[in-house]
Amino acid sequence: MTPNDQPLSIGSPPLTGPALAAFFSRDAVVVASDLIGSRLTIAGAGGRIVETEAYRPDDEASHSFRGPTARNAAMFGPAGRVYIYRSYGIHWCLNFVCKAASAVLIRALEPESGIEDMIRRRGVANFIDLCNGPGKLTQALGVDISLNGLALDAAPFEIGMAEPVPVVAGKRIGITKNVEPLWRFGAVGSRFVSRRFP
DNA sequence: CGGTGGATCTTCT
DNA sequence: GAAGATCCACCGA
Repeated sequence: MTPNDQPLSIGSPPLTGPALAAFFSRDAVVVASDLIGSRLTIAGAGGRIVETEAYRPDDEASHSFRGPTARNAAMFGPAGRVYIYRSYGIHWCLNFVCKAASAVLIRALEPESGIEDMIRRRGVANFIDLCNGPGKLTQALGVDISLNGLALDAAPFEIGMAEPVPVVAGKRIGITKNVEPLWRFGAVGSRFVSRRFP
């Protein structure tokens, strides 16, 4: 296990209530960028968000593009809740719902707390591989469909806003439609992203 | 290190 | 019936 040589951003206030609603009731592209550097924990396990992607209703790659279904119902609900879905029959993916059937996919975290829980759930000892991908991240944090639709300002979630950090944008990963928009965002220079940015 | 193929199953056509 | 917002093992360089 490699040591974490990044300073912890302790002391960022939890984002709750009207402030949380205001933050997420915006375009997913803006929210996805603003989330970089913030802190997410679920039942005490989590860290700094270093990679996100935005998905919008006018976006052919988005689950909400063809309207509401049983699966994507949470995307059409209030902003500031989570949308969770099964990916490739195997993994869970975690999204934060934003304005008007848009959402932000949480793709990578820099682990900070609950490291032992993450290692146990992931079954790997390599620190860098704990949360550097959307499926790995949900496995490390114990996320499954039972959390779908829950609000982000109540247990087991905690969101903390951090000081702004430099952000880089790139093309989204793993999609085949609407591939051109630069709606993937990452913390500049982070070693904890799922893939390097060009 | 980069590319490739299999796993696995829900969702929508 | 096919595709999919992924991960991992394995191959070759």
